Formats: sequence, C-alpha cells, structure tokens
Amino acid sequence: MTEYKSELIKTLVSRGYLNQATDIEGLDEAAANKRITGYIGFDMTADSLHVGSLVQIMMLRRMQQAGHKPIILVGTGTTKIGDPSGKDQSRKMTTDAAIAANKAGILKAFDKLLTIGDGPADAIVVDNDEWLSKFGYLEFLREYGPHFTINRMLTFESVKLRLDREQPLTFLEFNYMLLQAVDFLELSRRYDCTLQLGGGDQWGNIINGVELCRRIDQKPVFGFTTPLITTASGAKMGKTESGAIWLNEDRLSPYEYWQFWRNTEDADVGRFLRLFTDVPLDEIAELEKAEGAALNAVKVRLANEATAMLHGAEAAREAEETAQATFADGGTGGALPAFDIAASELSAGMPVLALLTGAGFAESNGEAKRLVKGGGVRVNGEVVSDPQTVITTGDLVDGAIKISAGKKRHALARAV
RNA sequence: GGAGGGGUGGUCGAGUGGUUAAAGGCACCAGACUGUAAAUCUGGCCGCGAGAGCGUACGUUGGUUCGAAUCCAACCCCCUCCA
Repeated sequence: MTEYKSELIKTLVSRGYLNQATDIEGLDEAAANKRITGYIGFDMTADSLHVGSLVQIMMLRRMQQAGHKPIILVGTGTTKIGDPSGKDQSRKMTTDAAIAANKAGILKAFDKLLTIGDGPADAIVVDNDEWLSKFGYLEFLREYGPHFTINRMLTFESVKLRLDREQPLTFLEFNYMLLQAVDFLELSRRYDCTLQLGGGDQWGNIINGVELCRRIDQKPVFGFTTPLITTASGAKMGKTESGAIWLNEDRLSPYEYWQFWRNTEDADVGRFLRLFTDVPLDEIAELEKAEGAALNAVKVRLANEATAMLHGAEAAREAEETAQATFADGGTGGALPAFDIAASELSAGMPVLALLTGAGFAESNGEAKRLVKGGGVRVNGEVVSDPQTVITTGDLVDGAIKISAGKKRHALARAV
C-alpha cells in the first residue's frame, strides 16, 4: 500500500473510508501542504439523517480533526430535483415547505458531530439553493450544457440502472448530475473548495463535478468516495426491525441508538470502531482481538463511543446502565422506551394485547395475540402465555409495568 | 394517434372460472441454540373474533356466472415498438 503523507489521507485510508478517489496522490499532496476545504452534499428528503449518512459525516469530522475545513452543503436546490443515483424509482417531489423543515431537523445532528463556526477549521453550512434557484433556463443551458454530452451521461451507473431495468428516468432527474457538478464548481469558486466526498453511489456525480471544474476553470479538484457500508452478513447497514436508525433524538432515543451499536455483528466490530468512533487505531487493534463472548464488552465500548459522540456522554452512560439493568439483571432502567396508560383503565383491568399495541410491539390485536401465542411476551419478566391475560394495578412495580416482546424489545408502561 | 405487453399481499413472483386469504423466495416477528452476535432449525406473517367463523383483498368501476385474481366492457396508470 502506498504510504501517504498527509494526516487526512492516512486517516481516511487506514480507517476504511476509501472506496474510489480521483488522483489520490495529488489530493494527499495538497492535504499535506495546506489546509484544504472539502464538502459533502446532503439532500433534504427527511427531517433527520440516519446512520447510512454517518460515514459521510464522519469523513467531515476526520477532515476537521486533521485541521481542514469541511463544508456541509445543504441540498435545498437539488432536493427539488431528486437524485436518481442508486434508486430504481423516482421519488415523490418534495415540497418547498417540507424541504425547509427537513433542513432544520438535519442540521441538528451536524451541530453535535462537527464544530460549526467561523474558525479556520470550523465547518460551514452552505445551501445550494443560493445559486441553483437563480439560473434562468437558457442561461443555464448555454453556460453548462456544452460541457456535457448525452453520450457520456448515458454511460453513468445511475442512468444505466434505470434504462436497463426499463424504469422511467425523467428529464428532471436526468439533470441532477449537472446540478451537482455545478455545485462543486460554485463551491470551488466561492470557498476554494477542492474536494468532494460522498458515498459510493455518488461517484458518477462527483467526477462530473471534477471534470466541470477542470474544463471551465482549469482547476484541479478531487473526489473521494466511501464504500457502501453493509453488515458482515450482507445487509444494508442501518435498517432494523423497527426501521431506520435515525440520528435525531426525537426520532430515535439515545437508548435505542445505543442498542443498535450494541447489537453489531461480531465480524463488524473492528470495522465499525474504525469508521464510527474516534478510538485510536492501535487501541482498536487490541480490542478486536477479543473473541466469542468477550466481544460483547467491545460492543459496549462501541455503543458508548458512538452514542456519546452523537447524544453526549451522559446519554451514553444512561443507556449503558439501562441495558445492564435490563439485560444482565433482568430488571428495568430509566432509559427504556416508555409510554403512558390511564390509571383508570388499569384499575379496570387492561388486556395485555392493549399493552403490546400501546408499546408499539404489535400493529394489531391479532399480531399481539400471535406474539403471546409464540411465547415471546413477558410482563415484568414473567412469560404471559394466555392472550386473555388482564393487567391490573397490582402489576405495577414502582408505578410502571415492564412489557417485553422477545428478548430485545422492552418498554415501560407508566400509569398516569 | 396506431400496435403489442403489463398492473397480484412489505417486496420479488406463481396463479388464467371453483377445497385460492391466494404457491414459492426474500424481508420481517417470535421460539430453540447462544453471547442482546452470526449461522441453523421450528412456528408465524390482511383485519376482527377465545373459537367455529366473519369481514375485507389481486389497478378502478360495472357486467357475465351458482361461483371470478382468473371471462367481458369501460376507465386509469406503466412499459416497448411505430407515427
């Protein structure tokens, strides 16, 4: 393996972020000699990012740690178009109001993972709507159209995927790659930004930007992409039984976030520590020597590190304590997901099934019933095998009832 | 505008008049085994009901029929080719 000179590239490569890069030697050279500015664009398609985007954010964090300047590019403009990369269906159009709301939500997570401000290595937030929404159609076509050939555009993965599957690719989406290329050009002009980072599916979009900068401004800029992060057993990372692993607290509690990391597959522990925590490499090398059940302690470390980074050390500690109390001691912990039930209803006698749906463990009574029949339901740790079971005030322990579905899903029903 | 093909449960995909709530795979849930891992095995996987059962469901709306996801008509949407 080539020995890199810059701290940034050394870190990115050794911690496993590199999938493809344009002229990595040139980039290494630049990063070794001066402070460089790099960016990643995020589309505002939801009000929170999820772990799928965390690798990208971590790269911005690595930049900052190495003294370089990250730009968070908010894709208000591009979100109006919709990136077809990696998708075999077009997405519904997002309204302007929704985009604005999503932006506010998404920025919350960045605030925790990066230092945003005016300092030399502080991250800045830029919105591409600033320039994209200002172009007139003819102006845009004349300015940038000549630099793109349809012949070449048709060779990009994102386009081929749709065409091969005989799925429609609208002209609207087809233009996305031009807009992203223009973003890079604008950032390079406005902020002397010379690096675009992104996920593997962004490669095509990124090299378009690199080429555009070279053609129009004769300016060398770089692109760098991460591999698609999957689990060792091949699943796309960040999807679990209950849905996406959101970064925002109001979407997913710190405890549940902690649990997500705690449940990492054995084979992924080292890789995830390198990608998603700041634990030094030599320490990780030690940690991942653990085998079998001993790896569980390392998973706790991973969960603590990842949770502390996003939600703070206190939240991580609470999550760990709750997990310890719940799993190791079979009790309860304060950070368990909780929901309210009416005390009056409880004193009248409440069916377990209602408790299960209330906790969100079952969508319908029928599903709840199946859970019970399958032997997966426990109330205060005791298996409930009769779907007709009624829960009453007598089942309260410290004002709450612990309801469990399976080994991992626990919640507290609080009587109010 | 013309010709052809197609729309089935979370998803992929069988099914072309009746024991079809609809094969099978994947995903998902639970159980067993374990280490809150993976792999494997077992069960479940539209709603309501304790249950027999009832109600909904195969793009939409009508029709034929004792009986339709399956046949007919109109409409909507998608794809391919032609203009």
